Amino acid sequence: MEANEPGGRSARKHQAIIEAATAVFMEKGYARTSMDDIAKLAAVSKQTVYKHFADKETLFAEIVMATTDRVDAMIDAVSGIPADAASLEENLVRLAHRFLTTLTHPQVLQLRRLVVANADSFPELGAAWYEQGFERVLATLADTFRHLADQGLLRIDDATLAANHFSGLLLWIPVNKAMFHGSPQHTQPELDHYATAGVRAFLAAYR
Amino acid sequence: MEANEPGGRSARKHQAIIEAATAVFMEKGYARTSMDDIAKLAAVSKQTVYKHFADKETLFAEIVMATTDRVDAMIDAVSGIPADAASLEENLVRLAHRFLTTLTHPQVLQLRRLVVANADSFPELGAAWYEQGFERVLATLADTFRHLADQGLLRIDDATLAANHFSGLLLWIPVNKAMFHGSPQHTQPELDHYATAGVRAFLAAYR
DNA sequence: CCAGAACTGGACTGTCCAGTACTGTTGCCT
DNA sequence: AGGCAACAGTACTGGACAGTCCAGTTCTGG
Repeated sequence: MEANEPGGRSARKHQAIIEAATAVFMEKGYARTSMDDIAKLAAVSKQTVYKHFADKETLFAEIVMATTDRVDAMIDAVSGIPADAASLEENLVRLAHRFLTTLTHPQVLQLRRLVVANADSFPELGAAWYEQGFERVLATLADTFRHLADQGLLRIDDATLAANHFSGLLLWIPVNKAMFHGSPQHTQPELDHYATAGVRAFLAAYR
Repeated sequence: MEANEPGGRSARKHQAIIEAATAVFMEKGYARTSMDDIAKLAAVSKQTVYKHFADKETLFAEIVMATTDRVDAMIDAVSGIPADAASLEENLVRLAHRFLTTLTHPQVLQLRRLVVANADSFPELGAAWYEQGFERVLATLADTFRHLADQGLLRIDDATLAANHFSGLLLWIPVNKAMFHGSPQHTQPELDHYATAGVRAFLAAYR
């Protein structure tokens, strides 16, 4: 038998269930996903699913919270910008570009939809995702801006507010479009436009 | 028999069903709402519900689209601003305040959640709501800004983009919070802060 | 190599719910 | 008044699905 994945059989099944559940939940939402769907996609018996996760709610909560790990990748995308006065705008546009590209990935948007859609039924989940995902990225962005302000490149008194304004200028349009339409697929030129226009407004306000 | 409501019995029942359905859908979401719930709240037999609306999906679509009527009230809230150079900031803050207050009403936010949550299953509904609700308000806002630009009070080349930036600066924070948390209830001082800070940034970018 | 734990597969229970059927009642229109 | 269409109430059908049970199989660790 080839095992490939590390760990014992149980650990492999566990992982397979998580991956399958993530895929199905993200595609069909919570209510329209059945435990049989998940078991089938994971190539696992339903009993095994229930051996690993108490019930559907627990499984859902677990797979959603597991995705907050990926936040680290986003954080990398918005931290560390060269403090060079001459090419500040250029650097900020590059930052904005990374920011936009990362946060408008279909998977990220779909996950956002999933959490928002079920924030009624899982209030603690929505709150946790907001804090551990959203606000962590925002805090990193605020740090970056604070650093730039220390170098005299930006004029900022409330760095968190500035980070929110930056996000709002960049993301308001594409995120809204994505939330209301099934699958977004923003073209690269569109993102370019949002990035440059947003950065221009931001710099006008905060330089 | 007192009738009170205008129209015949049938029209009254129709209205009662719509109102009940709107209330229940907004409180519990689409999947968790049963037709019996709606019939009960409307004080109507289930058969009558099906006399007026073919099925659950049709009913849902109808009550959501019916809410786009209320957009007119929002449009009034963002149109018509005095073109007075001296008190431009003050007037814009007032506009921002109306804008924020209207769009962060719990009902508006809840409806937004409802549409976003079901945009998978009802794609045309999400798109229609976005266009007939969201974009109409945005277009009005853009008109207002274009008018101010004609008066020389703002420096704008793309009025729609400016309207989006204005919205993003003001709404990004409170709307996100509301989307991820069950019921938001923003305090008035918070809204004040968002309004003044957002307008300050906007004016820095577009004056 | 050999227990025991984990897994499979499928049947099964209980519940919820959309939508229908049916019988009788109430309101509306002429 | 009278006739019809809409209504109430309730029972029913059919399907979906969460969660359980069990009998037999496979893996794994000592």
